Amino acid sequence: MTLVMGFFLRLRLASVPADNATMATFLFKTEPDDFSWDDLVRVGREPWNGVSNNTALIHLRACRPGDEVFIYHTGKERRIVGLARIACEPYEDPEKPGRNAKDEPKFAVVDVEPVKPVKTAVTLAEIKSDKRFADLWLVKHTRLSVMPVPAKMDKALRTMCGL
DNA sequence: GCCAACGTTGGC
DNA sequence: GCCAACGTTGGC
Repeated sequence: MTLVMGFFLRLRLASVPADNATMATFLFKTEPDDFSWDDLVRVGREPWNGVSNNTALIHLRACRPGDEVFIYHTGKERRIVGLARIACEPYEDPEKPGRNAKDEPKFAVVDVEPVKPVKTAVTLAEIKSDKRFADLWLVKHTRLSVMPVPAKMDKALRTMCGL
């Protein structure tokens, strides 16, 4: 019974367009030599694969269609370059099948599509020097590649990016 | 279940 | 290119 209700609830929720109250924002890092913002614009939609860190995977599984994503370039650039959107529910990486202890797909993936480039690239240095972002994973936890961006920081970042 | 050794990420 | 800060692995 619960299963059946859960099924219909999921169906109903899936058919309701995302609204601002429930939308979340994330930040995804990428090494531009590997896969850049320009690559994303070129292909139009891309499965965000290669995430193997467990904390990053937890954040990735929390992504929902319509959620938006700051795209950040690591390496020499170290700056936010664009805004993208989650295009589907997280799903199992077809190239890396397997289940974790919770019987979830071990390696989750979400498809991402570009929304628009930033007007002003916001650098890691700016973010680190701004107290408002002191609790952002990007600042606190250098090596995490997929992270949520709390609403207040989201707003501040969008302003800085000219979005 | 502990922990040393090792591998990786990503800033500097 | 270096290395700090992790996460992972495997011996015990």
